[in-house]
Amino acid sequence: MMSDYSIGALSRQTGVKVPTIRYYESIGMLDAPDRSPGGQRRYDAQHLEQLRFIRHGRDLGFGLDDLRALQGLSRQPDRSCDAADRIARQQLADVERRLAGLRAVRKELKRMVAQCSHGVMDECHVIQTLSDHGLCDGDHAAHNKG
Amino acid sequence: MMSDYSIGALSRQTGVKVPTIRYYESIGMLDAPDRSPGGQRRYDAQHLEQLRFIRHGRDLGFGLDDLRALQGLSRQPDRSCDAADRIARQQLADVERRLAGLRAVRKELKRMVAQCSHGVMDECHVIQTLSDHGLCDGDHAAHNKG
DNA sequence: CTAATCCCTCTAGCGACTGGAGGTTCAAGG
DNA sequence: CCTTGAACCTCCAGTCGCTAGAGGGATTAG
Repeated sequence: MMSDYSIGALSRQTGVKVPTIRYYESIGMLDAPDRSPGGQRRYDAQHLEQLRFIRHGRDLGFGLDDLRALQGLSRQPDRSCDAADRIARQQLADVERRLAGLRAVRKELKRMVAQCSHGVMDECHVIQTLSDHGLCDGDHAAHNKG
Repeated sequence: MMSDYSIGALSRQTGVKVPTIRYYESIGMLDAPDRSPGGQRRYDAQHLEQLRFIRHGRDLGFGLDDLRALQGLSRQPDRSCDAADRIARQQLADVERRLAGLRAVRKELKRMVAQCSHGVMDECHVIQTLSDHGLCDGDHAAHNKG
């Protein structure tokens, strides 16, 4: 290979932090590279591509397990892409769910801060709303990860 | 006020799981209750209120540190509510940021799945998009958390 | 050859829980 | 009163995806 990156160079190329790269290798997400005579990692263009794939997938919110599956699928070019498509659709559904949750949360938070009369804690709407769920719409449940 | 809940009853009342209630106590989020002669936790109406406050705050995405701060503030009824207001506004800003990120992610995921021709992996748009960030808008960074 | 910067492994920690093992207590039915 | 079984107890480990630090070795520019 002509290209030959240190871990730091790979990090700069991809925006993935050095310890994170080592972490990916440790959990088998990123192929282990050759080492220099002194034991330092030497990456090539394929590693760069692989890491960009992971980075992009993470940015889109895919879990590492999903990305591992997608990596595996992409190495079987003749297979139907249904499995990959399913993973992507699931991810989209997940994102839609989180968006809905966050919108409900935003609505509630907006009400909380809009009602603030900048007085004392005793009549604080922030606290009052938190103390009494009945004061709010109540549509904002389970917005996290579920 | 003579109310007297077991941890399971408290869990049912609030929707917070039993181990989570114990966890909250262990990190000082929830006051330690009295114990039965046999050593089991016996909660009262104040604990119920306290846990509902935490639960509602968590649903709105506040971190436990923020909720601890808000709890502390609510016990000083004469203080200005500025600090509480600031925490809520910060949380709102955070939610807006996450919404923006998730919307960008959704847009990209939609494109990925819309372009799927249900063929083979070799021409899979899901994989192609992940492999080449240049194929997408690229506005979707740092969206994560909630 | 030296100094600066990089890199190595290993371990532990984050937030906010969640689950299991292995043992004890409680409340209701007989 | 006794038995049963659900609920409870503590402690420990694991989840996810990193992130940080300690204490050293390697590489590279001048």
